[in-house]
Amino acid sequence: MNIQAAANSVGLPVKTVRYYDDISLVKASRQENGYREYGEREIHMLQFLARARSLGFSIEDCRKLLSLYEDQDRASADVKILAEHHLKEIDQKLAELKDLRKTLSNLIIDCHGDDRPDCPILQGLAGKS
Amino acid sequence: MNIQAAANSVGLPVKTVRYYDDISLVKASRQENGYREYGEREIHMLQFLARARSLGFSIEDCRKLLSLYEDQDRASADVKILAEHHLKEIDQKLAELKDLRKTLSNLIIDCHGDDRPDCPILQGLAGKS
DNA sequence: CTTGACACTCTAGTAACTAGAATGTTTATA
DNA sequence: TATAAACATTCTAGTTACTAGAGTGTCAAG
Repeated sequence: MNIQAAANSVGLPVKTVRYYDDISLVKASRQENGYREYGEREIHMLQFLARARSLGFSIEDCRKLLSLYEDQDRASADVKILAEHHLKEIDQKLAELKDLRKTLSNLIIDCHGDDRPDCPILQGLAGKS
Repeated sequence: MNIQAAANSVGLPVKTVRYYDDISLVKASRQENGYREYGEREIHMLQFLARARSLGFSIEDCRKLLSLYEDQDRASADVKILAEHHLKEIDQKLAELKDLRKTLSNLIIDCHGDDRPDCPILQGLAGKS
């Protein structure tokens, strides 16, 4: 299977698939003409990757997950640890975002939003609040 | 005021302040020895920047905000529009993160996390769910 | 007079692609 | 058969917002 067919079948851009080959995340073998060849195994790996990436796992996390995925003897605990660590990061990011949202929306509420020059948003940004 | 004093007084790394000079976000004048000179105005701008950045505004947003900040004739509506747009982005990011969190935590809950090789997290990542 | 703290510039690295140029191959049509 | 479209390749460089480090210059204190 050529790269475009592979990319389409997993919903990734061709450039991304090529990039994954470059960084040895999903290596493709080569056909006689030099084109990359994607088989079942590679498609599965790409699919796995697409999903893990969409869940926000970093490339390096994905590399670990992929090797666990391919390792028939892995312990599920190994995977769980990785996933739990990632969940913690998500929770932290969520908390930050919520806090930030609150601050910003307060500033916005205070702003009358007309053509007068005084603006509580700018004042808020300038001050400590 | 030299760069380090300026950086300390607003809580930014020196390198960052130098970077803001490079990209003409907050330009410093130069002393006779070539050192950057930061006055009241620049300190205020840096403070403003630090705060806006911590609220997640992009550098280019900050550039606009700064010029509004410096413009005594701006309309508060201009600022409000920018801030509201940013708030929308935050809300979208929040929704995505929450969704992602849910999916991931479901996967984690299903995983027994012991030394057996079968792992619902990996299965979930491989499948469509 | 030298040591240390500070300043400068410049290059390159980070994450994860993405865009584009220059070129080669395959396939479909005129 | 000629040729054009659609695909493939590699390579370089751009994106965001810094950050690290090398090599060098300046200044104040002991």
